Amino acid sequence: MTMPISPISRRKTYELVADRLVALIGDGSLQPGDQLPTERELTGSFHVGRSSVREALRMLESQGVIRSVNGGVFVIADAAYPLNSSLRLLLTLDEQTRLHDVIELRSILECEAAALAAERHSPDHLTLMDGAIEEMANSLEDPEGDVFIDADLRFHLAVAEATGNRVLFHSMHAVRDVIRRMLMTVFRMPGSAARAVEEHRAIRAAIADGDPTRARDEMRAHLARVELDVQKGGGDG
Amino acid sequence: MTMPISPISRRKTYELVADRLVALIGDGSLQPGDQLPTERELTGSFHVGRSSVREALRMLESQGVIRSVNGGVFVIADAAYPLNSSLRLLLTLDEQTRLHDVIELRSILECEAAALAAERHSPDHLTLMDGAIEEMANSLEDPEGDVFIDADLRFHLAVAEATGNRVLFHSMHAVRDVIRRMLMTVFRMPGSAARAVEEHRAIRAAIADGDPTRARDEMRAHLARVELDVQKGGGDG
DNA sequence: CAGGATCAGATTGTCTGACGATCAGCCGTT
DNA sequence: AACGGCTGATCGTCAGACAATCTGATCCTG
Repeated sequence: MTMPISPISRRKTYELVADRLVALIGDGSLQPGDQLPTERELTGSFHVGRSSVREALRMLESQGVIRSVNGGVFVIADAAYPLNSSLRLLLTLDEQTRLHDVIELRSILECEAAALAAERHSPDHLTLMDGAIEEMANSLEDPEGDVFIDADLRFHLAVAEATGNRVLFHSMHAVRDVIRRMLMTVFRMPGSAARAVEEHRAIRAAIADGDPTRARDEMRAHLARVELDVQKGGGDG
Repeated sequence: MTMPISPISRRKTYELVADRLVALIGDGSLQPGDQLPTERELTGSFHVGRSSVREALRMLESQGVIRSVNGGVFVIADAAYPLNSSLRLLLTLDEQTRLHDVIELRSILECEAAALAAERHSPDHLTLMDGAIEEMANSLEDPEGDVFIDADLRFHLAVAEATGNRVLFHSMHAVRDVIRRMLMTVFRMPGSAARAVEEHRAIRAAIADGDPTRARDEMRAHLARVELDVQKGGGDG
């Protein structure tokens, strides 16, 4: 008895404005890095009130599509990582979700990414990985872990990029973003960072050899060891 | 020369309001399904203007935390799936991202979920899967595919739930949401739905036997077959 | 008494005007 | 040339107003 009557949805003005802006970005009219028209210009262009424009901008801002720099500029975010904030929000809201779940998801994603990378990588990707490993090795003595952590991130993102799968890439980025603090504690553990460099070399070698199974296993071993160190080092509960 | 001076960030009022509301949800003061205070009540409670309250609500709304039903009610969403809209947005914005990427990610997530489910499932989860399979079998004749698709979704979510990993669960939910339309085309292919029922039974059996490898393989075979049917059936490019 | 129409109140959706704070760029002074 | 201050533009925020819509109660009619 389902009647072919679709529900009437009263689209609100700020939703329409947000859709229009997203469409402008989607078709390339607004490039990443561009500055948006001012609120008042948008008000005039769309023939809506400033409230509606502002509420639309808040939606886009909270989704990571745009960034609102104080003072007077609206800039489209350098890259669209809408998943990051969502994942963080999920951890805040869903009490049942534990950080360990994120780590497990990370392991799943990265292991399979390594396997796919072994099959699909190009020489450029290997170069990226080598550069990242080099920088990790060079920053072992740095008291601040930031350089090391960034290089580590760069390596794993290079693996993700080698898969050619953008969603996988963005997902890994989001997961990484959430557990970044945790990785810092690992860096401080004596010897842990040095071992990570060796493990990365092994992963890189397996990918370069085009051996998916070995790449997956090396990645799994690496992540398992890191997680063990986190537990020993007293990561958060 | 890095001085230990952290940058001063001027938190905007609407962000503060949004944070407070999220905190209220996080600590249980606001339960899912509850109705929020009216905008004017929030205005009075927080001593801020209505604009700030509204912009905060727009942020939460666009993240899927609350839902704004027209007329006069604000309700906290039944469940927090902030990942769904983000994933959809990613497809709209990042031109390089293709639907195939999402399908590949789905395959990764579901195969590993099946393996984990084989190790961690409880009898209740098997019951859920059985119910879903039953309903799929019963709705094979239904011209509309909705009932079948919903039951299919229920099966896969039961697998995800059996892993005990909430992030995995939410991620699978988000991915499913994006490719739902695609699954519809598969349902219309003659014989495809019936085969899906059989494949689900095989997956369920492997999980019940506690055999991770077999569960993973059965899931992989199922998804590969579905994707093949999608291509034959002329899914979108 | 049942059922529908009608009205009042509340709430959101939207626009407008206003004011302070902040930032970028220009200009004058030293 | 370097520094400090001025000016205009823009955002952040608030207050007020009005239309549209929903909820619930009341009233009318059969």
